[in-house]
Amino acid sequence: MGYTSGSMDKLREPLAMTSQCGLPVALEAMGERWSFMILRAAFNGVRHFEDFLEALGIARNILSNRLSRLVEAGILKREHCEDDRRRIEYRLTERGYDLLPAMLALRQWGEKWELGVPSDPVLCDAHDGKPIGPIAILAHDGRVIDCHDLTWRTRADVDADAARQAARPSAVA
Amino acid sequence: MGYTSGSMDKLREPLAMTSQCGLPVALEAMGERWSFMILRAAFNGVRHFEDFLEALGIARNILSNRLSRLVEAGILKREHCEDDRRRIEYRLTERGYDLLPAMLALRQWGEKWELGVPSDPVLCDAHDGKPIGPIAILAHDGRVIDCHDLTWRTRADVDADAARQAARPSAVA
DNA sequence: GTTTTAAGTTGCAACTAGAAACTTAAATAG
DNA sequence: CTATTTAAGTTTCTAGTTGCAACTTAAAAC
Repeated sequence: MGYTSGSMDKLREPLAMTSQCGLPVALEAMGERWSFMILRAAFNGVRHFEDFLEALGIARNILSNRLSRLVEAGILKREHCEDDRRRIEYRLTERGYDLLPAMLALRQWGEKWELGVPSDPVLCDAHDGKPIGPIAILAHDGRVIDCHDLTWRTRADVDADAARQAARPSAVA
Repeated sequence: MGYTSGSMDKLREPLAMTSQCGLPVALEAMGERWSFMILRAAFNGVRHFEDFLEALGIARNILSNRLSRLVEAGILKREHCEDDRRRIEYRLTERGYDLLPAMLALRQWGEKWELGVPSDPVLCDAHDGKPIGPIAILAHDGRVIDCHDLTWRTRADVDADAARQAARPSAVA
């Protein structure tokens, strides 16, 4: 059931405005100190408690707690091995797998601004074996958008536009 | 000089393998509890201490500490206003601006898996005013790659391939 | 020149992280 | 079939972190 010492599972203050933004809820699941490192190990094929322990150099109780939280959040699933009933496998769920862009974006930022060199191992396109390019922001039609060609709009405004366009379909396109 | 009560600025254990991966170094800068929320507020135009305070509902001392850390990390810059010498403006640097893909990827994950609805405000393409699409992983040639068509390779292998292709330029594509 | 505002600091109390030793249950060795 | 090892946790205890509330400092407004 996870780590219960001290009183770690207390209510925790929501990160404010949990209502209308996806960021606080994502951070609720992934915002803790080791969560992304555990995820990275999982993406690299690490599945067992002792292997995470060794790969990360994290304390046992913290790993236990983090794994439980990630399982609760539906990011990992916990399964007993059939061949060895002691062993438990932690595997990424679809939800967990879908965190890859976020993890890569962070990692690429770190490479670019802090390390100056590409990380090892390198994530590659399975088709041609070449390293992937940068994580990008795409427009609705698939164009890559530059970071500076962006603007915030309220949902109300966006929805109003969409309604206008539905009425006059040939307006922008 | 920031928050010093209790003894908060102690040495902190590096997140393991800081050497060859950009993720731990990115987390060193952005891995703390409020960092991404502060960044989000900054992207939304919040610039002053008291405004962050109100927007986030964070404690004053924690905000002070987080802002100092983000400034140290080069993600925000601290500037005195000219018209009112009391006021200090915290503004995103290029480095900070470049965290947008990571923040959006997290936010989109939260929207997709936890909220089920798009956040408000919505980030839009400045050219056509339409909401941006999902953050994507791109191949070296710009194709969007599906999460399952990826594979990890060592830098050594990738570099060896690159050398081979340099020798026989017409080999793959 | 007193009050207000902006941006912090300081002093606690409550919480969280981490190292190391302990537990439990399943596998393997003798 | 008992004794040992291995896998995955718990517990204990210390040290470090978070957060509230009250205090400080310096510049602006009244």
